[in-house]
Formats: sequence, structure tokens, C-alpha cells
Amino acid sequence: METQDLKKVGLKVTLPRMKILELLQNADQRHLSAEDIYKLLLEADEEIGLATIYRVLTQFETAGLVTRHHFETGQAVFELERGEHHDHLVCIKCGKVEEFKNETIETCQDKIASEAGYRITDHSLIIYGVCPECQKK
Amino acid sequence: METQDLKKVGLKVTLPRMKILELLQNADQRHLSAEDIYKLLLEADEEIGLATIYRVLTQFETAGLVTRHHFETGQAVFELERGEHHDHLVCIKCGKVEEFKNETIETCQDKIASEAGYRITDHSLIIYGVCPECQKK
DNA sequence: GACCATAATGCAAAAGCTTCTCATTTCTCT
DNA sequence: AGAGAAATGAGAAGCTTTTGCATTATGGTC
Repeated sequence: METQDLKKVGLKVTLPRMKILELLQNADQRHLSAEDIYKLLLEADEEIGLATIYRVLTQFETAGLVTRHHFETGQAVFELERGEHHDHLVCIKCGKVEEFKNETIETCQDKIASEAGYRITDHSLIIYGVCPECQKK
Repeated sequence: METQDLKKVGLKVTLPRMKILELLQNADQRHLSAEDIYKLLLEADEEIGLATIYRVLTQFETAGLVTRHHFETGQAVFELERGEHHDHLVCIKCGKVEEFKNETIETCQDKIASEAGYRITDHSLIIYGVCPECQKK
């Protein structure tokens, strides 16, 4: 299945690519940094170079298979693209990321962009806050 | 005047800090990277080390005088805080940044955060697109 | 199933951006 | 003006990410 996905976007089916895709699909966290992936693969006894991980993730991004996010952490995180757009709620204490979707906001954004004469290509809405669990601590 | 601002937030009034503040107030671009500032100061014959600029900007950020943004450029940009919140429209071709404000979106964000149980601390909405000028090219 | 051209990988080195260290200088307050 | 504390400069170091190049693996073909 994933094999097809890779071929479809013109990428050879290689072990590193399969493993990385698999991990993105199955990991607890939906948002992983390159290093997270590297370490998780090591734990699973898959020694894949960090450079390869970066290269593969960039190719996946170009191919539209994953999305790269720059939260305010200094590290980019990657997320498997599941076709539907959503925005993010990031806990500044524990780093947890939740997703949400809001039609009103989407509509407003389109309106704002077109009023400014922009051809919109992407957008990113991130709300930073403290999640319920971290508020208790 | 700025002198007071600095003292108020517990920072000594030094030449580098004054020059950086001045630049942020008077530059054509409202959003400047540390390196932009470094170069602009050089042009104005003010040799201020890049390290100092980073330090000062971080202090200004902590003091609430400037805001740091992480657009998808790999470089942080800084903007003088003028008290009122706004969001950003970034041109992916020329890098130009425009600002906008939309009450509906703000309200939605607050609602979303509180529904998820988050205590909101900040948010960032960035719309990426191609500006009118760049569309012509 | 083996072969070949091409593409992918790994490693180490390099490249950006940002932060840190520490000796020296500059402020503030008296 | 002088003392103590804080800030600066320069270079080194730290992190994340990218690149170069020799080696290895893949996909299509015979």
C-alpha cells in the first residue's frame, strides 16, 4: 500500500523510506522531528542516518506526503498529510500538539488574502497555551 | 523617551540597545532579522557585534518590547511591539510581510482554546501567498 | 534470475543561525 | 570621579539541517 504511494510520487521504494513512512503512520505522536524519528528508528533497531531522514522527509514534503511545521521550538516537526487541513494548539509546557479545524477561520483567511490581492498558497494558525494537565502542575 | 522604556524594564541604557531600538522604530521594514539589524547598523557606521544584537533582542522580547516571529524562513524576525495584536500575511516570493487584524478570528481562537481547556498564552496566524506585485512577474 | 544505469544511502564535513564564555568596557549610583 | 555591577565584543561552541562523495541498493530489461 505504502509501496504504491512512494512509486506514485516517483520515489524508489527503499527500506529507509518505508520505515519512516511506517513510523509516521504508527507513532503515538503525530508530530515528529527528524531527530525523534531517528531515535525511534534506533529503538526499533533500524540504523538510518540522520541525513537520510532529513532528505527523505524533504522529499515526502515535496511529494505532498508530509507537512513540515515550524513551531517555536527551533526544530521542525513533520506530520503525515491526511488530506484535510487543520490547525494546531501547542502546549508550551509539555510540547503536546492538538489539532483543530474551524470553518469560520478558514473563510476569514481566504477573505483577508483576497482583499489584500494575495494568491494564498498556505497558512498556519498556531495557538500557544498551557494544556489542562500542565495547568494542574 | 526610549531611555525611560529601557530603564523601566530594568535594562541599562547603553549605546547598542539605543541604536537597536531606534532602528526598529525607524526602519522601512517592520520585521527584521538579527542579521538585517547587524547590517543596517554597519551601514550606519555602528559596529555592534551580532552576539550583542541577539542578546539585546532576546532581552527586549522578554521585556515585551519586541516580538519574535518564526516564519518559515529559518531565520527569526523581530518586530517592535506596538501594543496591539495583529497577524501576518507573508509573500513567499519576495518575503514582504503585511499585517492584518480580524476580530472574528480572534474570537474563534479564544473559543477554541477554552473549549480544549487550554489557557491561551499566545497565537500566531500566518497566511502565505503571492503578493499582487509578484503575481505580475 | 542476473545485469546495468540510475537513484539512494551513510558518513563526515560544512553551513546557517543562535548562544555561550570570558576578558574588557561601560553604565549607574554615590 | 570612583566602585561595583552589568553589558559588550570576539571568537568558540552548539544545534539543526544540508551537502559531497564513495558505496550500496533499486527497478527495468534481457
